[in-house]
Order: sequence, then C-alpha cells, then structure tokens
Amino acid sequence: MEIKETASGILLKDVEHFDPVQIFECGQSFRWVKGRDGYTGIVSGRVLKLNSKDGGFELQNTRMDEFHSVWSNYFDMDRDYGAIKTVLSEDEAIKESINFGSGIRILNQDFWETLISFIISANNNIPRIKGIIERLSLAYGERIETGEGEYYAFPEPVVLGRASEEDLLRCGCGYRARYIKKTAQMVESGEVLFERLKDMSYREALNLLLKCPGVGNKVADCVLLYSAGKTEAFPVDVWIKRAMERLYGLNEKNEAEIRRFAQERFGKLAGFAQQYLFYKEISNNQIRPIDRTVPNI
DNA sequence: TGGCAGGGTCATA
DNA sequence: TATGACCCTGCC
Repeated sequence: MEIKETASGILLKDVEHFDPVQIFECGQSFRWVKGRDGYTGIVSGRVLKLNSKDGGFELQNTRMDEFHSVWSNYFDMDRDYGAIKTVLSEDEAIKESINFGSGIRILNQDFWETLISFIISANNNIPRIKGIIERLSLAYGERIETGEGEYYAFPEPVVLGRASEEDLLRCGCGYRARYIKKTAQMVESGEVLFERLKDMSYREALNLLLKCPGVGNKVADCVLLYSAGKTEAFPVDVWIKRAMERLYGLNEKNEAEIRRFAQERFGKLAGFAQQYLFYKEISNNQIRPIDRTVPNI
C-alpha cells in the first residue's frame, strides 16, 4: 500500500482487500453515510470522508500522523485478509460468499458505541437503528465542526447513564431505553470495563457482556467482533441462520448449534466467515439492493 | 392505508 | 428449554 499526503487529506493507493461499499454496507457500522462525493463517517469524535480518487482512495479531513495513530487500526490495515480468504476458501460452501464480498474488512470500532448500537439493533430494522443513533448523538453528543458542516459524536456513557428514560424514549429507543440507561451506568461505573474485557478470553468477555441488560448472545458477539478483536465471535442473526441452514443443512431454529458448529469449523476466523456470509445473504435477499457504485469527486 | 417484519432479549412456565 | 410480548417505524 502506498500512502501520501494531499492538500485535503491523504491518498491510499494499491490497497488490497478494501471495498468501501462492502465495508460500510455489510452491517457492522451505523454511522457511515453515503453522499454524492463519497462516504462520511463519524468515528470516535472525528469526521472522516472517504472517496475514490486516482485509482485509490482519499481520506479527507485527516493527516498522516492521525492515519497511523487512528485510521490504520480502525480499518484493520495490518491484517492479512489475503491469508484469511485463502484459508476460509478451502470450505467450498462459503467460497462464493468470500468472492462476492472480497473487499470486506472488519472495522475496529469504539467499544461503547458498538455496545449501545447493537442493543438498539435488537428486533429492529436498519433505517430505524440509524435514526435512533443519530437522534441520541444530536441530543447528547459533542458537536463537531468541520469546514463542511456540523456533526455530533456518539454520546459518552456518563451522559446516557444520567439521561431520563423519558428522554431516551423521545429519541425513539422504545423498550430499549431502560437497557441503554442501565448499561451506560454499568460502563460508567467500571463494572463493564473495556480495558479489562479486551484482555479476557472470548468466553470470559462474552460472559461479562451478557450481564448487561439488552445484551444476549448475538449482540455480545457483535460487540466482541467489531470492537474487541475477538475474531472467534460468530454473531447468529436471522440472515446467518438462513445461510447456515442452506449451506450446511443446520436447523435454522437451533442458534446454539449454529454458533458451535461455526466456531469449531472456522476457529479464530469465524467472525470473518460470518461477515462474508452475512453480506452475501443480505445482498441477495433484501428488497432494495445495495448501490455498489463508489462515488468519485 | 393497514398490517407485517425487523441484525433479539427477557420473563414466564 | 420453549413461547410470547415488546417500542416503533419503514415498507409493501
């Protein structure tokens, strides 16, 4: 990969296994918005724009030092996705999904934001999930000003922990309002601490997260995979159930068996396998297909 | 325009 | 271990 500074940010060329549409539309993140001139994301209090340019990708509103200290890790740049795909492709059943989503990367996201975002995701649909997160950020998050406008960071644990349930309901959280408030208090008090969790084994970390109200196996696995680097996590949702039933003949109703089967079969690569399977499944079946064009400036 | 389904979780039996 | 309820809204 070649990196150089430009007037407006930095330019990445010869980036392998990197497709912004697949990365941002594969369901791992809710705060990247596609506009006319690329994707804009609000990440850990920063606003980043990403677009295609000169055969590579330009990251706007950042500099080289920040790329190395923040974005390189966020986009999981040090991981060898070629090697992961080679190993997983030995399984004929998911080969097609890997080829289809070959530009997917698993983002290393903020633990706290990921936790609350996936509590909100339960029994919910993606447009509404995004709307709730936006409204929470607008109501409780820090304002971020860029030359192009103002944005709002995801609110801090202390703020959501002190928010009234009524106010959270007004943001559209529904019955998840009390889960959000209580979980925020558990994070704020240190009962659930990322610094401890990230060093735990997958199983220990899972059990700790399951103490949070609104967090079951699926949500916990998403949090562990997307924010804690526990790549053996295998979130089982409705889409994965359908895929696993079709591809491996597993019973769609038996979530525990699906998770166990995948973790035994794929080991530490289970999370990547899940991501390829999920993306192929939603792309084939959702009513409104994903727009795969990457905008140019 | 009404009715259903949605990236699950929790309480109850 | 198995069911049903659950806020609310996007979408048909």
